[in-house]
Order: sequence, then structure tokens, then C-alpha cells
Amino acid sequence: MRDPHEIAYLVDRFMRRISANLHKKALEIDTDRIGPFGGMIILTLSDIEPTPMHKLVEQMGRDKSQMTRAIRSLEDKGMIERRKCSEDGRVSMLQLTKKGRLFVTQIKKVLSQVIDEILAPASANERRNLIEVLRKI
Amino acid sequence: MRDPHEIAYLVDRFMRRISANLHKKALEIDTDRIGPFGGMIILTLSDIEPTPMHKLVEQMGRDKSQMTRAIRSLEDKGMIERRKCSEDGRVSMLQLTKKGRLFVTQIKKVLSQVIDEILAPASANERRNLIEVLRKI
DNA sequence: GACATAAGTTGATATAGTCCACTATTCTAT
DNA sequence: ATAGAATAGTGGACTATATCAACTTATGTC
Repeated sequence: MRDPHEIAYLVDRFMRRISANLHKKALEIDTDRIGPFGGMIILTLSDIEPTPMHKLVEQMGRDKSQMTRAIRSLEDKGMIERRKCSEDGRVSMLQLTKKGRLFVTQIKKVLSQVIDEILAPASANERRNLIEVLRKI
Repeated sequence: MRDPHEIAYLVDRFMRRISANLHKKALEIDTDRIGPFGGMIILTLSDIEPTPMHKLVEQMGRDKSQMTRAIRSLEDKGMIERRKCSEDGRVSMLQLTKKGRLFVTQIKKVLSQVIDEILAPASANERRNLIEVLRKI
């Protein structure tokens, strides 16, 4: 690695481009003002639901108090449902509502466009490798 | 690409791990409470200084008003110097102070440790490819 | 010189992240 | 069986980042 910080810089740029492009394109579908963080939660949830909150926190690497508030906001907007876990009185199980699931399909559509645009300069092979390495680490 | 959002998710995780690990290790050297954004600015600046502010804004993909404030804060902490450009009365030229440059060498040291740890599971070849693809896009 | 444009600043507001203390459960070891 | 540790989630206070629009000053253009 030539410059130790170059990779941090590149990854930051990459993430930032995704956010910026997504923001532009998602304005029309994000009628409830879910925002990027909310969108990320819903996407993650769609992979692992139903799930207790602490799993989501772990998966996303966020602070739990932050998650509490974000979840409540999404609940208020009708995207997420929470119910008490019967086996463990401490945990809330989270899952998407019908509205939430519909929203997920919309975000995925837009997101895949955005990612596709950004990855355009890379060959199919390079993309595969990129994803593989990212998974590994 | 199997899941359109997987890559966004992976990149986010990657960036987040860098930030979190860096945060832990950088507490001792960040005596002035520069913070992650400030650190990023100083690193970027070390590559392109001296530079007008709008170049920095462009390079980092941030909002210019945000940059104004961050720069002033770094100036107050003695990391950055700004002087008027003689050719164009509108632009401020930015460059690191001696203190700023010293700080850069410290961050780089810590950052390279962090990146190295995170990239540990990837082979040298994979790392090279990763960086190359990121540069391309 | 009138006018559009660009660099940077300021204000207001919104969103995200951090840290700590707290409650209510559940687990563990005696 | 129960005292004490650990875990899931909540709430408060605070800081850091981000966004957007209005504004000032200086440059370029016609």
C-alpha cells in the first residue's frame, strides 16, 4: 500500500458517492422522510427479519440508543412492527410491515441503479472480486 | 450482483470499522479533539497543499459551508494556516502548519495499523486489486 | 458599467453518533 | 432459592456532521 490513508480516503469517497446519488434519486420515493439511516435499517431488516433489536445493532455497528430512536421513528411511519418476544421478556422482535416491504423493493431498485452507475468503469470480473474481498474483511 | 444493496452495506461496514478502530487508537494522539472529519481534512490537505478551499471541498465531496467552519476550527487549533491569494481576492489558500504536519505523520501511522488489521484476511494480491478498483471508480 | 458567476461566510435546521445512567428481565453460582 | 452479574432496551444530554438558502465580496463577460 503506497499511502496508508489512501484506502480510507477511497472508501469514504465511494460511500459518499452512493449516498449522494441515492439521495437525489430517492427523494421522490422517500415520501415519509425515512432518510439514509432509516433506509439502511429497513434494507438490513429485510435480510434478517424477524430479529431482535440487539442483532440489528450488532449487524449495523451502531449504538443501541440510537437504534431505539430510529426504530421508533420507523414504527411511527408504519414501516416496522415490533412485538414482545414470548421467550425473553427483554427483547423486542422487529419485522417489516407490508408498507415497509413495498418500500424495500423501491429502494433496492434505485440503489441498484446507483451502484451500477458507480461501478460502471469496473469490469464484471473486477466487481466480483471487489464484493468477494469486501465480504472477507 | 446478487443483492443490489449488499455492496452498499459492505462498504458502509468497511468505513465504519475504520472509523471505530481509528477512534479507539487515536484518542491519545488527538489531544486537540480534531475529530474524524478534521483528521480527514488534514490528511487530504497533506496531499494537495497548498490549495484553495473550493478544491478541498471538491476533493472531499463536502458542503462548502461545512468546510468553512471545519477549517476555522482547525485554524484555531493551529493545524492549518490560511492566507489570501494574491491573484484572486476571493480565495483563501490553505496549508498545514508545522504542528499540522507533525499530526499527519501520527495519524498516518495509526491509520496504517488500522487498515492493516482490517485487511489482514485479504491476500496481498487482493489488496492490490481492491485499491485499483476503488481508484478506478 | 451592468450583469452573471464564483469563493467563501453565516444562520437555521436536520440528522447522526456518543456517552452515561437507568429499568426490567434473565442467567449463574452458590 | 436467591443474591449478584449480565443482557435488552430506553431516555437524557451533548457533540459532530450535513443540508439548504441567503448573503458579501471579488472576477469575468459583454
